[in-house]
Amino acid sequence: MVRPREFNEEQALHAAMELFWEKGYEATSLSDLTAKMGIQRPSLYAAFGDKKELFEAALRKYNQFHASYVRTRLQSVPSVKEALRSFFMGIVAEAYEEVPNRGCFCLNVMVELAPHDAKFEVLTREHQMYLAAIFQETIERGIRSGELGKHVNAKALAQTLVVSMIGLTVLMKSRPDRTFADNAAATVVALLE
Amino acid sequence: MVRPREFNEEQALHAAMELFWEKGYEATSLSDLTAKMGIQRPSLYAAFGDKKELFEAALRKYNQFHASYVRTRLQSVPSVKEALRSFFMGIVAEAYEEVPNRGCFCLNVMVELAPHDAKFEVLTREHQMYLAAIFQETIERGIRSGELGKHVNAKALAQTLVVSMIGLTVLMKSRPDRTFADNAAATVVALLE
DNA sequence: CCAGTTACATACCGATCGGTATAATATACT
DNA sequence: AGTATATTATACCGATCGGTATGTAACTGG
Repeated sequence: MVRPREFNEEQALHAAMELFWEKGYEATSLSDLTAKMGIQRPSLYAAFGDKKELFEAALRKYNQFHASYVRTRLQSVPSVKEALRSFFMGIVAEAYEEVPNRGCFCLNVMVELAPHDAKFEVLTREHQMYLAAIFQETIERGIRSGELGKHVNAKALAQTLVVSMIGLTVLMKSRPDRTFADNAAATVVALLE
Repeated sequence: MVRPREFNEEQALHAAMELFWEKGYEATSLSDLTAKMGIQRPSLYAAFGDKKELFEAALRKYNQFHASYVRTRLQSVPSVKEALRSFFMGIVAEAYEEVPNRGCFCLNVMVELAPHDAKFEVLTREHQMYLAAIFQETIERGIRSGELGKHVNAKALAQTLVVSMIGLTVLMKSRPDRTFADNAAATVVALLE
């Protein structure tokens, strides 16, 4: 005995995610959101709560998407070294292609909101830990296959790769010289040798 | 034949820098600024121009301060390895002490504004290049003193240190476990071996 | 001590912010 | 078909946004 929604919540949330990802929390207005989501303001509040709650839902959606994206990229290549090389080179290449360079939504949130909002501090930290676990899985796969030495500390190396990934992604926001970016990516990969 | 300023421009700009550093561009209002700077709104516009111009002046001031801070820290320790170790450990230690964790103002700007504003893209890129040059100087000093091998590629290593510094600084915004942060910092230093 | 110039404080501007009250509309169950 | 219920669209809310006009106070050169 109800009137059904005329919009797809999933699509609307996706649109909100893209907007927040590109512009950040403060710079995105409710008018921006309703326009891009294709819904009216009261519908947004009924479906997602206030701006912060919508933002949190968007970040959770991004983190899920991003984690599975990273896992897929690393698992789809048989060689662990080659998978990681392709992954880090991809960060550089995609940053040059994209305008504006959105980078990683989760990192953007770490910078804009995590220092002032405990909820986002936790949410972003958990995602980084999760990414570290994905890297660790991959490294352990390389150890098992003999591609990496048995003496490699998988956990420590994974954490280092997370730091390098963050550094590379954020560095790309300033669009450094291609040589700088390529060299930085190459040096990260060289950590595996 | 004029009335002199009642406020110190240097101090006022410093106050603005601290506010922008802590809260970012969008989240800092003119009311916040005039309150902390201790001046009235028309005085702010007369002395510094509009909000964006004031922000740019604040960033330039920060970059100067930050570059000389980094240079001093790296030069004040005779051992290059020890200087770099202390520097990266310091990033971790200071992040835990500071609440909220402001991180690096220039990195905050890279994330919030550089992708949408060419002026800040250039300004932040130049600072990263400058930091890379400082690291390179330090590494070359280590090579000359024999502390580092002659085969070391100073420029490439310096660029890698910049990426690691960025990654570590941004990671700290999510306040990761102490073990994660310490290990990440230690692995960066291990690059020198 | 007056004239000219600049900075000060207050008060205000239109625009936009996030959020909501209201009322018309569309559906499902009885 | 009628009624209860949820969604829609419009219009509106007070607050705050960045920015400025206005008039008064303070100083200096003549």
